[in-house]
Amino acid sequence: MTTQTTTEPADAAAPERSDFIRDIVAEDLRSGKHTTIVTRFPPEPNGYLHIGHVKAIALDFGIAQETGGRCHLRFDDTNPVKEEQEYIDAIEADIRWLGFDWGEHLYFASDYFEQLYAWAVELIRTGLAYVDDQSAEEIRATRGTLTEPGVASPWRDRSVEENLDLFARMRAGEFPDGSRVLRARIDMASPNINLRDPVLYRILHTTHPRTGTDWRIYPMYDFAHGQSDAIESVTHSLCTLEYEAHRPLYDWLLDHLPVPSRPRQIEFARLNLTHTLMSKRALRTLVQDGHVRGWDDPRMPTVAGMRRRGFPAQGLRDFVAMVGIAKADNIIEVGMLEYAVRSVLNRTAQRRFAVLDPIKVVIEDYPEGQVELMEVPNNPEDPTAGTRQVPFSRELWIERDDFMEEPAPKFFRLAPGREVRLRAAYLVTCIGVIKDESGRVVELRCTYDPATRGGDAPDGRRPKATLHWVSAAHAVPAEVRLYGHLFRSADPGALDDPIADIDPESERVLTGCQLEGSLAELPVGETVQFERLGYFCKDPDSASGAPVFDRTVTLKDTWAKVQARG
RNA sequence: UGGCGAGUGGCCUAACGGUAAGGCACCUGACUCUGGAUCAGGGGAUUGAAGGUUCGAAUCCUUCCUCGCCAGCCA
Repeated sequence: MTTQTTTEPADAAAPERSDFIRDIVAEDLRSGKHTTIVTRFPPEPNGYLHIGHVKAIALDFGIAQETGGRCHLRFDDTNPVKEEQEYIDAIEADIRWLGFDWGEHLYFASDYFEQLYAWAVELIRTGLAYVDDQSAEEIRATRGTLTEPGVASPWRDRSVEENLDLFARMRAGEFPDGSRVLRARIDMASPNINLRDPVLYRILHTTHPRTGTDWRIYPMYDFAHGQSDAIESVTHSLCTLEYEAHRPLYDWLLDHLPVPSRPRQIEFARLNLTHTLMSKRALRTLVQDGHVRGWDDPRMPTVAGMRRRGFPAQGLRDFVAMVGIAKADNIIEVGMLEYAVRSVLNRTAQRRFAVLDPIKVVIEDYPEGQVELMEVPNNPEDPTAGTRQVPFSRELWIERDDFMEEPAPKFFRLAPGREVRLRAAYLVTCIGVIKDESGRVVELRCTYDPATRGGDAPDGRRPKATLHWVSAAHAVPAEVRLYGHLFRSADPGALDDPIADIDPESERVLTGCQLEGSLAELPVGETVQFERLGYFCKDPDSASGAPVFDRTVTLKDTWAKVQARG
């Protein structure tokens, strides 16, 4: 996994655009319904966080921050067969990296198992829950359909005593998995299927990451979530749309249990991105079947993947803020994410020279063995970033793309007889082209104008193009991985076989790239701009002397657009 | 089909009965030692449809259409 660091805290006083949830919260504060707002982010530790979670995290923690309230991190660990400590650790690290802090408020639904059990007993006592001996198949078969009511279980009217006894024995581990469940006694004919005597507890003889073998029965999500919220005095329990149909059950349980507070569940639309799959199940498939390098593959929409790719936390936060919160299903163009990332990187990333597809240039009239140090700004957008010295010599690498033997109409770069500027160095003119037997250009011969040192011509000559370059003798060779969208289709989720839609070109590995020497010591995880090419982040696969860079995102490329238009 | 929810330019989102706003994308131009950045400007919406209420409707009412979610002992 990528190395983890903590970023600067999320902007406490960023001007927030409002949304329907913040409106509700503001009204609850205004009316005096609440004086302190408490939210919670409730991940299940069964996978890695993705950009969709970032939206929820920014909402939950953001509202707490804006209102001077608090946001709890609560792991929804009610299903030990799927959950692991590894995920708990990764999730905490991801949230910290994103710049959010839960302070002392780290909780686990499993912390409440004893209380939850007591409440289940309470429900049995009041005749609102019963132990059902039916099998899972029988329960499914008698639940009814969307249009037909369900059929009551033959065990629905057991005595309170018998229910109490059976439930205690379920807890004691007397019965095998699947042999019995505790069900709420609500309404088998409810038009809302979630209210047709939902299962509250199931028997699971599994070791839980936190409670070990203390429990043989585990509460279902529905029986844990609302009560956990109530225990923690959560005021606004924000979740995604698919829980809308569960809200009546959420409320029913709170109505029938002596809970200490009354939280309110509000649902919003989850985030979807074009050219991306977002479900944990889908992401797990990509990882397990080896379609990507892992959960932190730079093409993954996971926080870990985006971090490895070089997306700054600020960019992720900006992006979700830009997208907003609403109830309409949506699928956001990835371009918006890229815009947000590019926008912060433009302000913060240092510039460097790197030649990805090198072609040799020999400055014929430049003294052999001479080396000059050219002063280059580290970030034109930020003068405080200073400058660095870049060695210039007789033999250089430039980008193969930056030369055309027969220049196309709007091509401004190097061509035979044409003069261009080498960034922060000299104006050079191409006077010769050397080809191999196959006719491929292997070297360019140029002359330079000594009067233009630094890049300015005393006579005011202004070449139409400025090229980046790397001194051949000082270059460090590297591998560079170019990333694009994992899926060709804008909406791969709608496809029968999304895997077949994976773009084999979504990762292109370039070797033999030539980097400016200063890049050799760049720490892993750092993102810089390769001038004129894009932003690149040093990948953890780097070895000493053998750096690997991942392309975070390209620069806006109008020339590419012109070319594409023909 | 039962219940619930949602439909506003290509994509997001706002407008909370007062005459459709903003971002992304797109197109022009200016500027530029990154064909980057920046700046200026532009095109593009009869607000899913049809009725109705109102001086006035994206907002209220009716009907219809489309899409999403729900029939795990997952969350």
